[in-house]
Amino acid sequence: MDIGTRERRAQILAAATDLFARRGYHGVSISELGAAVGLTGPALYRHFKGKEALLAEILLDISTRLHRGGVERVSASADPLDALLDWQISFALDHPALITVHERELPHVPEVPRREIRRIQRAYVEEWVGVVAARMPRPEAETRAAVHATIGLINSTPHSAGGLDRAAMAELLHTMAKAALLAVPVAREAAPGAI
Amino acid sequence: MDIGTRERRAQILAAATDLFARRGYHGVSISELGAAVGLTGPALYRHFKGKEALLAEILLDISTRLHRGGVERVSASADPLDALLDWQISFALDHPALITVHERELPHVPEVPRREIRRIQRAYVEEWVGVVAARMPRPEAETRAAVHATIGLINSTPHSAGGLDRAAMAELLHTMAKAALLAVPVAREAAPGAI
DNA sequence: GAACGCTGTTAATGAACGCTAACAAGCGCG
DNA sequence: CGCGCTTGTTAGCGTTCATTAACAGCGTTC
Repeated sequence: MDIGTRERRAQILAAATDLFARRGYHGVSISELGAAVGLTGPALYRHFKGKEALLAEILLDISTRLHRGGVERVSASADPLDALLDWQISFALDHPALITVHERELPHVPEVPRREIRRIQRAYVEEWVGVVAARMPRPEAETRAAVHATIGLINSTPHSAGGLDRAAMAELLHTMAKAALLAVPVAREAAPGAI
Repeated sequence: MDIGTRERRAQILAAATDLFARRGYHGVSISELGAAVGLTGPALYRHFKGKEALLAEILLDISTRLHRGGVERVSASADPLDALLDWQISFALDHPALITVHERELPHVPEVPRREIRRIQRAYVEEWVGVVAARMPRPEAETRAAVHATIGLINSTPHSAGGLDRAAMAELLHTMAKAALLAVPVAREAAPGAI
């Protein structure tokens, strides 16, 4: 039942991601993180510098995987927009905890690694912006806002109940996200009291 | 310079909402919550039973406002779908901190008030489901998933950068959300733009 | 086979936290 | 005036937390 140090690290990171997703960074103690992999709290300090470093590594890993996967899918596909949509959708459906942590816990990362994580997140969004802009030209700020909203749509799955099976959910999200992204704004009369 | 007790409560709730949105429930101490309204920490116990009760009241208030506003808009409007879209969009744009707290902090609410909050959240979603189903019939689970995704799209604004002014953002979100909600699923093998 | 490095343990430390106790100032009201 | 309620304060309580110290088993290497 022995475990290599690389696998131990990965095991800790996976368990920590799951706990952080469920209860938030400050809602989980070092001791609980250790217990989740059958260790005591202080044992984690053999593998990570501290709790913040653990979170930083988790977020850096998630943003890197998202970005790298996106770039790979785009360059390998004939339809880069569908490729990005499918990538984000499958990531969100397969790893809801990663999406949750990635969205919520960035403020708790120390400033130095946080800058790097933000940089990668921005690069991922820019990958989207490039693909979407090529398909549908409009002001860049608008494209970027549309991309953020679309990713928000896809990332909402971890929080929704899930009465649909995976395939149906993937199909629905793809259809909705694509329609949202490529929708052409139409002028409409203002609703009473709104906007 | 005196303040009524009702205003004091509201002031504390507002400041707490802002801090919780920025740093998370466990990331803010009672003392900081007090300091945000010019008081010491223990003074808050004159107005709330404890930190958890404070959070519970915040979430109960948000979910109630969202639900009540949605019902009102629907019953007062000729186009209930546009009314709901405008309501959620204006709420998200006007109160990003409320959206953030509402999305993130429910797990930290004690179980009893949490049940009530969930009930109201569900009722709000059901309001959407009814309106959307009337406009576009399909299996209920699919409608509900589409509604969740649409609300996720709109609620993503608090997290996105905001290079657009409010009116443009509202317009964009309305267009995208409506397109996503009413998009008809198409088989994926079809040639792009075939229809 | 002894020294060493790696990975784990328990014990301890100092700080922060939520919350309560004890006390004080202001104010309406008999 | 004096009583009591409300809304503050500061001090203190017990707990929990992240982190470090001290120590132990164990496989590898010279």
